[in-house]
Amino acid sequence: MMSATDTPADAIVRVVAAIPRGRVTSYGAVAARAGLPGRARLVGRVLGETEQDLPWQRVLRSDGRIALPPRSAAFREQVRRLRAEGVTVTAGRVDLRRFGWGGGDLDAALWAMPGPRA
DNA sequence: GTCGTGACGCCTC
DNA sequence: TGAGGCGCCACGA
Repeated sequence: MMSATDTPADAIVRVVAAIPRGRVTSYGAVAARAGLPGRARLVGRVLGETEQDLPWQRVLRSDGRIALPPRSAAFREQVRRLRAEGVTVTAGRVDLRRFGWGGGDLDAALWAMPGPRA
């Protein structure tokens, strides 16, 4: 997907921009989809640097928790945005089994599973 | 060239 | 569930 001219950051931006509204995914998943397996930290760095209109609030840690200090302004902003698009945020965390982006292998598997409260 | 740091992730206790 | 440890890569001092 990544042509020779663009940087890993460009690939990351494309992946994040492609996350559907009302869905969330993890840094690791974004990195993998961008062709950068294991570069989760790079994703975080890119999100913090870029000035573009990205749905960065849809990117969470692998356990579904927001990767920002609970008391930071950015944290509150992320929670506000997620709730605005229908994502339930409880104690700074999101249930990936319910809102995870079906693109990832694990996400898809969990999504297809007959949940306890399906 | 090395060290410290970070919007991460997986494993183990 | 939470905390600690180690690995990973990019960057600035």
